[in-house]
Amino acid sequence: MFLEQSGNRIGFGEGFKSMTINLKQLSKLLKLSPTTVSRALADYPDVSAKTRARVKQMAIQQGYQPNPVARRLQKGKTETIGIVITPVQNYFSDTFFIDLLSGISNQITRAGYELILGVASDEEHEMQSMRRMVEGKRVDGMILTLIREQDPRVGYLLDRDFPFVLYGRTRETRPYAFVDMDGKQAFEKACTYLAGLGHRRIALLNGEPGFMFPVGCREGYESGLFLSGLELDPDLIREWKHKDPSQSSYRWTLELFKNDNPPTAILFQTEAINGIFKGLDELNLQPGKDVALIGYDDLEIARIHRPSLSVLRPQAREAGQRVVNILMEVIKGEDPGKFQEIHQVEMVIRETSLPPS
Amino acid sequence: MFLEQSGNRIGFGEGFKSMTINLKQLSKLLKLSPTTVSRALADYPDVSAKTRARVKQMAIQQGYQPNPVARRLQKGKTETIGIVITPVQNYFSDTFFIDLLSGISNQITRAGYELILGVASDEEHEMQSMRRMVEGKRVDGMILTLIREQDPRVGYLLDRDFPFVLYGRTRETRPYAFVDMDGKQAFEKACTYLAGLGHRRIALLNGEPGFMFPVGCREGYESGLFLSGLELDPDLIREWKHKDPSQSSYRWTLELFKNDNPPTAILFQTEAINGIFKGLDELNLQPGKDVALIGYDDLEIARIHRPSLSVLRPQAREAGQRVVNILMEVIKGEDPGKFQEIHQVEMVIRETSLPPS
DNA sequence: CACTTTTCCCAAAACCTTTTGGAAAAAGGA
DNA sequence: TCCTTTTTCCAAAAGGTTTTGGGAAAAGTG
Repeated sequence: MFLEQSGNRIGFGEGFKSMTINLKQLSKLLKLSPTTVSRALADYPDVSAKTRARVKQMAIQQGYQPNPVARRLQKGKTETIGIVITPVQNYFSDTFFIDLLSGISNQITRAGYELILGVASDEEHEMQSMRRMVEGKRVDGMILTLIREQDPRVGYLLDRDFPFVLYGRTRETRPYAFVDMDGKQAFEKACTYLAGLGHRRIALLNGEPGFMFPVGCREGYESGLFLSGLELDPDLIREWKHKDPSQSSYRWTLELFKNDNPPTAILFQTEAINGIFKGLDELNLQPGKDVALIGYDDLEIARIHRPSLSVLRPQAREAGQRVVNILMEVIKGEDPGKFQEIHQVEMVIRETSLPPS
Repeated sequence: MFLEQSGNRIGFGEGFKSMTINLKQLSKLLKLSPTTVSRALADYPDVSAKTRARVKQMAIQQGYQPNPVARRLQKGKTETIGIVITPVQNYFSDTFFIDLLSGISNQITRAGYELILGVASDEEHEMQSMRRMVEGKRVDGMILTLIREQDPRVGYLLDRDFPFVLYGRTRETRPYAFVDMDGKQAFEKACTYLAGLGHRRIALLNGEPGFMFPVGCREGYESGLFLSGLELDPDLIREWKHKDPSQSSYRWTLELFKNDNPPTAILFQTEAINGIFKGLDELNLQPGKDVALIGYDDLEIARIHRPSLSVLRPQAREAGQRVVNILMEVIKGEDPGKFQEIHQVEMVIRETSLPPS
């Protein structure tokens, strides 16, 4: 082994396709062993302050960055976390989901990790994509969103003791880590607020109860009615049923007001706003004036519409950051059961939450 | 070296946290060398059909999957491609972008690659996120979207000869690979169609010309007018100006009809639909009847609205798949200049494109 | 049978890092 | 001065795969 195996060209750098330097080359420039260089860069105490400084300076000057693949192999970690998204009805609308993703992505980058993304068209591909990541040893942890009441993904991951964090909750007795928005508290708050204004007939347009979130919304709604001494009228509730294309917030709105005793206020997810406005318009009802409205999610349209929409505003970006921080702890071996966070949702009063006329 | 270094437990599998087997363990089970097992699985011709079959069967039975990290290190490839998304105004609305991403993701998975995602809040972080991927040797190629007329990312990647494909186009003389929608042809087609119906005053509500796409839209619009023998009236054109929050499709719509000679038709990007409908409503103009409308992008709202909106429909998913296939070729070393695709956009006539009344 | 091909398999190297387990040199203590 | 401790560095191993460059056995050829 008398020959240089690679990289004995010192004056490289111009004209090369890849102007990256590796550890061996860097150590040669410094006339040190790769060991020492590696340890200097990692701030080990067994390398003198002088050489550490010298190494670091040269590393910066040469633009050295450790090859992440080699590093991962040695460390036995992928330094990658996975997420699978599913283009469910309006889930991606406007800023909500992208805010969540943004919080996740930034925090992951800060930790020096990568985020790998799978896009699945349905529940089956969702599972398949996740299995590929987990069983293919492609990620150290998973983030799950759009959680269902019975969610097979959670059982799967718990069974093999694989680190994960939910954005949301599910029905599962074993302990697991999650960050969830307090939809119950939010809808309860909105409901009691409206009742406090004098509304007695408050309707709820809700998402599909197969998902966990709408379940909380309904609980909050019912609890809000109860706390305000109002009775629950099933005629005032609409919940999305699995894949029934005839449903729409527009149609629901028209239906609600065929009622002998129509609502004076409506709670809903902001994504339904267009249909509701259209329905009210057709009925010659003025949003805000004739019917109070509060939506969940502070989408752009809520702010720019006239009248502007009062909303419940979840802090998606912050939640995304928490999800990542928690996942890092779980990967380190912390007990997932310790990390169960329910974030409060603030209410933003705008123009559509007036007392009944 | 007489001691087994690892994995000499044959009957493992129950109760282990990680029930994954590696190449050495698998080869031991088969009483073959790791070399032969690896080559058998990769269908090299220098392993007999019989042992190949035996190896493959055992691999499946044991659920063996090569460790992707080790494989990447040896192959000198990351088998990963990167994309950085920026939550620009409504870019993520509804299905368009998610369709593109879905096409990209599926095709990447099919190739056995990963998609790593960065979310950047602005142009600067966009560049920063990309540099991390490229200079950190984290990806083999990049996909770029939301292309600007002058786009520093393209120059950066070309300078270091790094594989990439644009979804869109930019002003750049050096050859590069792209897949773009023919916005020009689309708007020209829509414009001549409306003119053919008898419309003489056709307005254009356009995006920010700093991005490349709206430039093509305007070209198509002007060309369509010209082909139809109509004159261009600057009063009928509105283009988004960088970060002016007072602009909105709603306001633009009201403005257009203050004109002495108002339009009888409007071309726009479908995301602007709400503002336009609201504006028309306020002016007591019926969409479709009093003003013809054609939007770009077949968002859900276009289909479900009454009257339903005629649209130009780009095939985002197919485009995403093409982008990936092309990128794979470029990574293999093919000349990027060979891959410049402009996809036609179909027009879907619904209820808002009637002749002028 | 002797020789050449073909078939089938494998040991060792390589990919690039980090960690382990010293070892040499310097400093401190008597 | 001699011994112990501390400081500073490094060779080698390990991580799991694929590729290189044979080599031995079997088959084919004359």
